[in-house]
Amino acid sequence: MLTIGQLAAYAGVTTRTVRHYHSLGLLPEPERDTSGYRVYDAAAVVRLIRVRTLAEAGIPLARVRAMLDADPDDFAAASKEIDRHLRAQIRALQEHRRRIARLGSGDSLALPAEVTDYLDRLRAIGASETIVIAPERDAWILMSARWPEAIPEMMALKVAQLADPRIAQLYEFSGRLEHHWQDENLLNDIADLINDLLEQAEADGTLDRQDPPDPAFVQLMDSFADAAHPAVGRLRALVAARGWSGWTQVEVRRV
Amino acid sequence: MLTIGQLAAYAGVTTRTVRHYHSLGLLPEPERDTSGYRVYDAAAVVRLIRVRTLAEAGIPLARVRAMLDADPDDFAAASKEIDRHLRAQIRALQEHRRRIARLGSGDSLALPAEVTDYLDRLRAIGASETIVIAPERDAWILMSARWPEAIPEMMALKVAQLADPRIAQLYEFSGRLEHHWQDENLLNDIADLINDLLEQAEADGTLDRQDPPDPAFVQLMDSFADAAHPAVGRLRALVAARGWSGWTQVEVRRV
DNA sequence: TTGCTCCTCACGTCACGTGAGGTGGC
DNA sequence: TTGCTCCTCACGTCACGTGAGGTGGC
Repeated sequence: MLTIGQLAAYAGVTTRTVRHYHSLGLLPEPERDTSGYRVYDAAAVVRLIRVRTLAEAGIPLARVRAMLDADPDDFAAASKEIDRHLRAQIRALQEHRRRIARLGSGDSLALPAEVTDYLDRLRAIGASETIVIAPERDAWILMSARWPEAIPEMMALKVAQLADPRIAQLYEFSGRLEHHWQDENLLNDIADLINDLLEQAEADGTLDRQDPPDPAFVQLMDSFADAAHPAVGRLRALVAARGWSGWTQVEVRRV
Repeated sequence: MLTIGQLAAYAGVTTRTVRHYHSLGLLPEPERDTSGYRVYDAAAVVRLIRVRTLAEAGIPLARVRAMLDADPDDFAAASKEIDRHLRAQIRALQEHRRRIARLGSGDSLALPAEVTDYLDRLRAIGASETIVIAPERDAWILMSARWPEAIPEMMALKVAQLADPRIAQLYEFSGRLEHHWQDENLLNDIADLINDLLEQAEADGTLDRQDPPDPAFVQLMDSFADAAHPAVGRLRALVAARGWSGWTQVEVRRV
């Protein structure tokens, strides 16, 4: 015959846990000795170990209760589901190991020098702070956090693109747009320019060979763009009228 | 710029979780728009993902906070420890898969027929209900729960042992002992008999080739025996005086 | 107008932890 | 007598969940 402390120690739990299980009805209250101490037998040990095995597998105690009272068929079905759950948990933990490994220090919240250089170049060309710089900045913060090793190459590409006079023109337009976004002529000029650039990209085949499109990420970028300035909404509509869908991730024109 | 709902959705959490992290200071409170809505930028997304990555790895939020403010060296040290923790968790879950798989139905709380038969034989010989039957029963309940497949063979062995007249004698003594446990002559006769049996077992070499001794299990069995009847304590002392240590698991005599 | 998201309390939940104050055997 | 385990409340904790009652843009 065992005391609550011996029982708990053998099962690797605290006495509080045992009493908690009594109060939930997971473990029957045993007899008491003359001092009012609970006195346990081997059946209590077995029962407690069964409860613990299920509870440590992450099963809520309310379900543990139901499982212990279940017939063998129901128990087997529940076991299978729990095993699936355990496997999923193991996979999740393995994924967390990878993610934590590449979490690095707190520095990834700061932008790499390549990006701040690029943003400064945009400013120099006359790009709009609200329409272009702010959303670009947000995009590169996320990029740098996830794919830091890809940043130098991507930035080199972006800087090279600025040599194209039409790209430079586009960014310069954005600066004017910031304060004259009701100007229909300006909006249409910009939409036409974007249309030209997209057509060329389509002809070059550079439109499809883009990075793997993570839909959640693309949606996030679109949100940043839309919220930046009301002009963005107008431009998106005009570009869409020219047959293109999407924004951050423009899709091949429907014919 | 994002609302709290968009931020939460991208990170795979609820809005309540984001507000909770604000209240704990894990995530800085962002600006508000004219309606009082929180407005987030990409840095908030990155920060939230970092918090979640650590929290989902099982790190208490108080430690997450400390880690995010830590310098790279401290962060790296903490990461290592967390990785150890994650590996341990994964191993534990794999162990739980095995344990749940062999948990079977609720039947393992019932004793196999072989055991109840054996206990009935002990009763027929005149074994004491309190000194022998009760602790034996407890022992076999635990055995059956853990190694059910080994029970038939073990029981066959036990039943065969009863054919030995000195074993039968021992159990019969236990019946008399229950009510005459102050009888020093009886106690000494029983201790002598146990001594003889142990000596023979030692000579046969059957004393060492016992089951793998799980110390916690042995301790548990000793507890059951001690609590069964005050005579057990007396007997243990007399057997110890004859040079043997242990009870459930008797150790080879010290010379 | 209706539906949806947002806001701030504030109590609820889950699985125990942690004293608070007291009793009983060595 | 001291130390240890046991007893029963009962409040605390951790990480949110869940209404309660109200506001704001399409």
